[in-house]
Amino acid sequence: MFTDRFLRYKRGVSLSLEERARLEASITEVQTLDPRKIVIRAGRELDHSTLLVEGILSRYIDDRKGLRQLVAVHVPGDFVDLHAYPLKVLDHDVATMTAATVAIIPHAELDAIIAERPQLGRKLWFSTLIDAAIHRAWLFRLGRLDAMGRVAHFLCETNARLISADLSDGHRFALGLTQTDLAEICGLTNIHVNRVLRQLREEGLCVFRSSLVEIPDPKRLAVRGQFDPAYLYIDETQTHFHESTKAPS
Amino acid sequence: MFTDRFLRYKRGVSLSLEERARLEASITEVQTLDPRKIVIRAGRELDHSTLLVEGILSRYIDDRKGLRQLVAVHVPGDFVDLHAYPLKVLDHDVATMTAATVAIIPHAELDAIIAERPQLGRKLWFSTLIDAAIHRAWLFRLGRLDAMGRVAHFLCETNARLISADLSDGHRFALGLTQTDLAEICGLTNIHVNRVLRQLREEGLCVFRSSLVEIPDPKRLAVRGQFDPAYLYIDETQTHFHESTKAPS
DNA sequence: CGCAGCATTGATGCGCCTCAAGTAGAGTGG
DNA sequence: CCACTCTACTTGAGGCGCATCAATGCTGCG
Repeated sequence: MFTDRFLRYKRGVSLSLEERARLEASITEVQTLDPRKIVIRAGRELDHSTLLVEGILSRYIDDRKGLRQLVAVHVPGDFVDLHAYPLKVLDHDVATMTAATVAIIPHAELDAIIAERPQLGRKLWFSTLIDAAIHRAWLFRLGRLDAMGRVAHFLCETNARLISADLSDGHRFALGLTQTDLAEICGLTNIHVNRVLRQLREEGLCVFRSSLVEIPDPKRLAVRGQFDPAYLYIDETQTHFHESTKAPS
Repeated sequence: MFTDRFLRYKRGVSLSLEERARLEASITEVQTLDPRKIVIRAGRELDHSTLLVEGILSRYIDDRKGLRQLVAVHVPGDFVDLHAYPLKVLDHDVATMTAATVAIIPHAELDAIIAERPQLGRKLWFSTLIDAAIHRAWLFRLGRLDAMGRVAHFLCETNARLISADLSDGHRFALGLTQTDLAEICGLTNIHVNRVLRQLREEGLCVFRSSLVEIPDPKRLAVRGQFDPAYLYIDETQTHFHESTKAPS
């Protein structure tokens, strides 16, 4: 149950029932976390990793003045800091955005899993590389899109990921982020995000509220944000993903 | 010899002689590549990965109008597209920036290596996660730094990586990038990069020429670019790295 | 009720982009 | 040896997008 969403619908690597059971068995603890709390600090030695079961987590780097840049947003099913398993120490902080539930898996268990089941080990590796692919999409977003494109791109990505987690129907989903969060994701100020959201609303592209995001026409939003979901490695034969989010090429 | 620089000076994972020999043995081909050529196209199925021996390679995503955003720059010793091993297909293109020499390692060999030597497999995984950590630093750069900071940060990073490859003495290194390349890395126009470089020169922070980059005082440049090399996971006990590049905290 | 956090709006200014020339250096052919 | 060309670099003028500064409104909650 805790691992239901992990790697679900990912092309070629979704887990077998046995693999899921093996992972479940290695969970030593399930925690409920308050919103807006730091979960892991950069530079600390870690002996476990964290699977996100419910809620939204973020990874971020802050500058000298305390301004944050988010470098990742995690949704249920993500193995948030599996990076910490090979790396031992993280280069960034991890924090909750909403209230969240996480499952803890000790690195010693991962050692055992990899020794017993190399195929599953490969899938764990794969999952960290999806995170890297998402980092690259974010680089594109920050480097080449204007403010409206950045917000549109992020919302398309989040919609696509939440569809895979069965937390979006393709047109609407709950998210629980503030406008300031969006600003820290998109490299903007919260004030400008506010104006961008107004424009997206006026153009009928997207209605963003902290409680609920609505996307009447995902294809149009995808065009505005130059969003192409290939980097998410979703197996489209297993979802109805393509009907709702892909940009016409 | 081809693998001399791979993971060198990385904390806790540098390769043993046996491991290097095993990797060398799996190289099936060594290629010399012309500058400014596409090496790998996004979306193609791959059955091998590429170790960079000499020269500079880039990874990039381009937008609808053909403008590029570079998402990575690779220096000798980098396992450029090891990501393609678990992922099978890349989400971005890979191209040479300068003339380059690469060693090809088939994925079938990597399968064998991982089966025989799980420790070495772990190190390969680690190396892909360093790339991800660099992606995150680039996100910080694009999201939170101004133009001068971005260029400064990139040059600090490149200096640090080239020190590890013995291709920089800490104050000067050959790079072979144009101002337009810098622009595609930093999310700027080449015109503005030109003005930024002039200012860096006038302030005595850095002299950038395509042939040679000179950094009189790496610490000052690191301060300007808010550069902290922790994300490169360099073992400072094995290098003189800390003497030349670290920003005072 | 009153506070705290989030959202909204306006005014102003700067950083970087865009458009437009013009220069310098490296390689090529007559 | 010098025109020719191509690419990289340089400089200027003008404008736009987003940041910054400053209020004000809204909502939930102790």
